[in-house]
Amino acid sequence: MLSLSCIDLWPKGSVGLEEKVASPATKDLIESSSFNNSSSDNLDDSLTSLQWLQEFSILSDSGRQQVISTSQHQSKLFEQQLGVEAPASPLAGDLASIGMPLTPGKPIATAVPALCTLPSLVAHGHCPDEVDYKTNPHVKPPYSYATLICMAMQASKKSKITLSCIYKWITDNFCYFRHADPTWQNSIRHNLSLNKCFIKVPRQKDEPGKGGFWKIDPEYAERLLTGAYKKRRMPPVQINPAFKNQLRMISQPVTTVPTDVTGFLHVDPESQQLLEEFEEVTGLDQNWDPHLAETTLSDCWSAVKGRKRKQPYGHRAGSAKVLCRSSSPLLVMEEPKVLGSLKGNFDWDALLNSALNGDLSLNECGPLSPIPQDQNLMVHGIHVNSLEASVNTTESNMLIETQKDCDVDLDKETFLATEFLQSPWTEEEEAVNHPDFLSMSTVNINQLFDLGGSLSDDIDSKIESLL
DNA sequence: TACTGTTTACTGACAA
DNA sequence: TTGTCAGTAAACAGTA
Repeated sequence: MLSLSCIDLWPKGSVGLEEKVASPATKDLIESSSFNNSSSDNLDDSLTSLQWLQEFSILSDSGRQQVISTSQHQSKLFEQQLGVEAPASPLAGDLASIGMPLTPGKPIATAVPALCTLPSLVAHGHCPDEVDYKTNPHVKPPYSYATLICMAMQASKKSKITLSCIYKWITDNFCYFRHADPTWQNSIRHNLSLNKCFIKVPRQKDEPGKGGFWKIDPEYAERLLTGAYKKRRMPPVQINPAFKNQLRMISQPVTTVPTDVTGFLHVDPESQQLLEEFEEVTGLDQNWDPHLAETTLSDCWSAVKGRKRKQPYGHRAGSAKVLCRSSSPLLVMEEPKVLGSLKGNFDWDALLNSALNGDLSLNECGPLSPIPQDQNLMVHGIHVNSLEASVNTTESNMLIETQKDCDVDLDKETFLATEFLQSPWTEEEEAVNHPDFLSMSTVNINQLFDLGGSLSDDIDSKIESLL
């Protein structure tokens, strides 16, 4: 319903999101909704923090029920923002591998202001709905290296993982790194060493191979999984400079969206208004839940911080990197699409379906595969339309009832979510498994759509009216 | 020799 | 303005 693509949402000119003014109705909605306080910021950080760990934790029963009534309609909105994607065959669609010239150089930081107006992503200059990180070699994924490492670890389903496996997972799932200067590997190692979230597990003497294993510190993992992360923006999207010209040449002919001479796409007023209201509904970066912030991911970093800034060199080799802001619309170019590839257009309905059926082990491409839009969802044995479910009063009431149990289930959920850390894995398993990130993960949509207990039917109806 | 791991030092973005 | 964080670069040592 509100499937707003990047292209659809391309703003007029370079108007910043901050300048948007919500309609009175949407402002009321914002003020009255706890949804605004927590989930939106959670989402906002989904690409920039380790919050994804929460999102991939295991759903508790109460969480599942909460999902039923609250997330159906929001999922359509949030799926646009999520940077969690289902990898497909790594090399499929790799432009660089099918003839496009590649010059693996150091990426130039390139912002794409107001690329699309989905708030968090725009603010960060990303639009994962249109940027297929698995096949697009031009755009650097908007994940921090720590996040990438965690993703690799999570995807492995093992408690520990080798450095080479981390490399492999990243290159398999993010085309950018397959062609980028290998210095990113240095950054990975740097992160592993410096970040206390990661623990080195020495290789046993009888274990062949080079180097040790790495795992997530359960202490920090638990914090992460119990709602801790800190808001932080990511640097602008980075594009391999050598691709820029090709991107421009490629993207312009294929786009069907009108652009002006500056390269910005035109947006019809309806889309613009819809988007603005959506932003207001979702909270957009505006609030930070202090309760969540109490135990933040920053705890992980605080122990390793403390270096004082030193005087600059004056001249530093390699520091000639040019940082430039780009207004290029290139990032919304059409790329060869691969089913289940790393894109933001995530099928949350299908995922919900899986969750509600008690199985979030997303193997066999089941819930991650596209489903027909008219396909009904099974919610506890009841067929429901994905959108109809969102406004089903009965379901909403069920949510409120079951939320009472959320706290009780929290510990169990945390335990389940961290349980994977306890099981070892071997190099043999590593060789056998070539895990897809999402296919090997579980998604805690309860966290994703953490609306709190104060979400009322009234809010539901307001949201519905906006949709 | 290449890889792995640690450490230092810096830059830039961002938030307080 | 200052501190924090993420990213980058590089030097260096240990190891297979």
